[in-house]
Amino acid sequence: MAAIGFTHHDHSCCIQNTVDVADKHCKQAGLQLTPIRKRVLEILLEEHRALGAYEILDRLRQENLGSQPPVAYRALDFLVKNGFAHKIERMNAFVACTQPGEVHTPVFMICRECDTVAESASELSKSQLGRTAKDLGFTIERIVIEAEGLCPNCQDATAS
Amino acid sequence: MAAIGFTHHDHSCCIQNTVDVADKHCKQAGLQLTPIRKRVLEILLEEHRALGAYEILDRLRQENLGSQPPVAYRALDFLVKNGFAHKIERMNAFVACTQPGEVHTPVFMICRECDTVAESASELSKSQLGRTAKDLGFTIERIVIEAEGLCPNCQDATAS
DNA sequence: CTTGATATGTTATACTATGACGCTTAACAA
DNA sequence: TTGTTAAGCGTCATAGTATAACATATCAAG
Repeated sequence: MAAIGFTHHDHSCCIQNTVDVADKHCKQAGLQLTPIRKRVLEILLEEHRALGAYEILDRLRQENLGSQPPVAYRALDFLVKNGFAHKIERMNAFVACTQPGEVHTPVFMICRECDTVAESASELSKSQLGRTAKDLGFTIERIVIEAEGLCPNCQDATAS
Repeated sequence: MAAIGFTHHDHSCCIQNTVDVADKHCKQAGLQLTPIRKRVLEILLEEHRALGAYEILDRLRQENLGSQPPVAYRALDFLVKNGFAHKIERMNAFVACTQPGEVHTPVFMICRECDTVAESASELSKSQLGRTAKDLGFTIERIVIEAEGLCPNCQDATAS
């Protein structure tokens, strides 16, 4: 169960690979990865961090890709709906998905200091919740699991 | 792992018992369960449903207990901070806690049709997440687990 | 070439949340 | 008593998040 985000890694690969995957996936599925949508995905990928919709909108505005809220929200809706990004409910913010294309129940570790987000996967939680849900007669359609705390870097910074 | 909310039960007991527990707990801990705070707790307890802050504010207004947003948010902050209520991040709304006083990692099952919320507990998820966090060097301070779907009642309603 | 589907541009507005300041009250020390 | 502090509340103003609704544009299919 690997999770990227808190550790050093070749970041430019993150961006290029994921955009390529998204490109391919969209073509196969008949979806349009338009310039705006692609750019929003890139912006999210540039950071392993949760970005607010208005923060994204600011960048779009700078690049003349749109200036009104719906522009950002539509692109984000598209990305979330198709599994290229996730919404962090705790923060009303968005992150790029690190496992696009694969069905997964994401688990997020969110640093309250630097907003860095690490995405991990959790099979166990899902099956466990499934059992509880079944007992209750509840049908689960979506699961949100978010852990908030301090990432390694910010712990070190605080300690010093 | 019991969970109330979707099933029939003696509801007036829910309210009275929980308010009593809160009363006692506050006295012991030197906290003030003021009229506003108590009333907000009661309002939340009247439904096993997520209520928005403004929905609560409306009721307070009707009863002349306050008319400005901060009044509701302060009371809610108090209740959440002291474990008498939870915030449902997915909905920007609040529910009364069904296990006040006990340390727990709540799991919520939220019906997307009627907003009913059932609170359950999950030891397993916690330890599992703890392991992942440890691997990453991440320190968890708070965990949000929310499952969205259809409650038994709304499934039946849809089917008919 | 027209129709329908999809995406985008734009205006306006709704919903959620908090900062800041002043007043009141209660507890306690001087 | 008076002064001081802390907590709660009343209120105004504003910040932050999100969407409804309608106009325009583009493109592929019929």
